[in-house]
Amino acid sequence: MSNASRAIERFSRYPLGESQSVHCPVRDVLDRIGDKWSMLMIMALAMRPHRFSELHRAVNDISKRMLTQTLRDLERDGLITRHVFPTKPPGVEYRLAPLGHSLLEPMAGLIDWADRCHGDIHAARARFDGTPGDAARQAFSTRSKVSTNRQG
Amino acid sequence: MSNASRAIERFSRYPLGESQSVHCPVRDVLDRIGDKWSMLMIMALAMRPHRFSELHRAVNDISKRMLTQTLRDLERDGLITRHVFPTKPPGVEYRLAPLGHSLLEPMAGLIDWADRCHGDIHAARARFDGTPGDAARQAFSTRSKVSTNRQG
DNA sequence: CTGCATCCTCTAGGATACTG
DNA sequence: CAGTATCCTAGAGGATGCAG
Repeated sequence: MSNASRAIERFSRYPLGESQSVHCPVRDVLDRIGDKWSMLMIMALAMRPHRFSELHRAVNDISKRMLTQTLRDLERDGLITRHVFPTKPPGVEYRLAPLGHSLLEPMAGLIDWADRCHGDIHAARARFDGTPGDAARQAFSTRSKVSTNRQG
Repeated sequence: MSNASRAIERFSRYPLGESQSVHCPVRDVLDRIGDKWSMLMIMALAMRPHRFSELHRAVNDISKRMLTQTLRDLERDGLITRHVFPTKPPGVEYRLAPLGHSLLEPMAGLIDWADRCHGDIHAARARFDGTPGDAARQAFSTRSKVSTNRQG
């Protein structure tokens, strides 16, 4: 709890919004792991180095295109490294760089939160969707839509 | 470091990829704070309750549309609460719910990381963009593009 | 095996105008 | 003041094909 207060304290150091912000750490975070696949890649590489196709198998439903692109972005930012083995069919190994390793702990904190609060969130959602209130407000939520399968 | 190891340990409990995953906490995280504005809203509300237009001023460059939508989604998930004061011109106050409050600490961890590693990342990026290597690989990175202004 | 290039779709999100 | 509805665009990301 007092850790959260400490967090709030720090928040106040940063300007919200982006136009005026000289450097917004929130944008940094989102640019890094806010996309669809980066976190998954990092998690996979956290366990052990992976080859290209190993990663493709590990993160089954990513396209080759996005796999390459995500890896390239992570490499560019220094989070992972890329080692080419000039063997017969070329082999490429990706592994977590120290910078990427330093991301593991904060990332895990967030994932744990999601895991812990999964239930509460779904409960809240059911409550919200179930409240007859105004249909308009509810419909306006993008992420709703799906769970409208309650009693008709 | 051993905290990171612990993190890795936990990672292995979750299936990567989403099709096969019964419940992927990574998706949960991204659905919650991976969008453009949620984190900013939460940070703003972490400091103190805000009215609609206060939020609009705090997060200057968000559109009214996205402001409403983001707030609605956060409300639906139980992260924030919404209190209507039926005054002359209606007033609406948003504040962090306990569930939202519980997100502050892990979120701050991530933001701190971004703040700490900002420099290293930019350095890595400059190094990557500066390496003559293959231009193709570099160009394939989406987020690059900008800094291709080196010597023509 | 690794991974670019091309094409195409779909949706997050901005701009604007209107209401209670 | 606090939304809502409509319209529209930019870009993320999938599918597929070719190449070293």
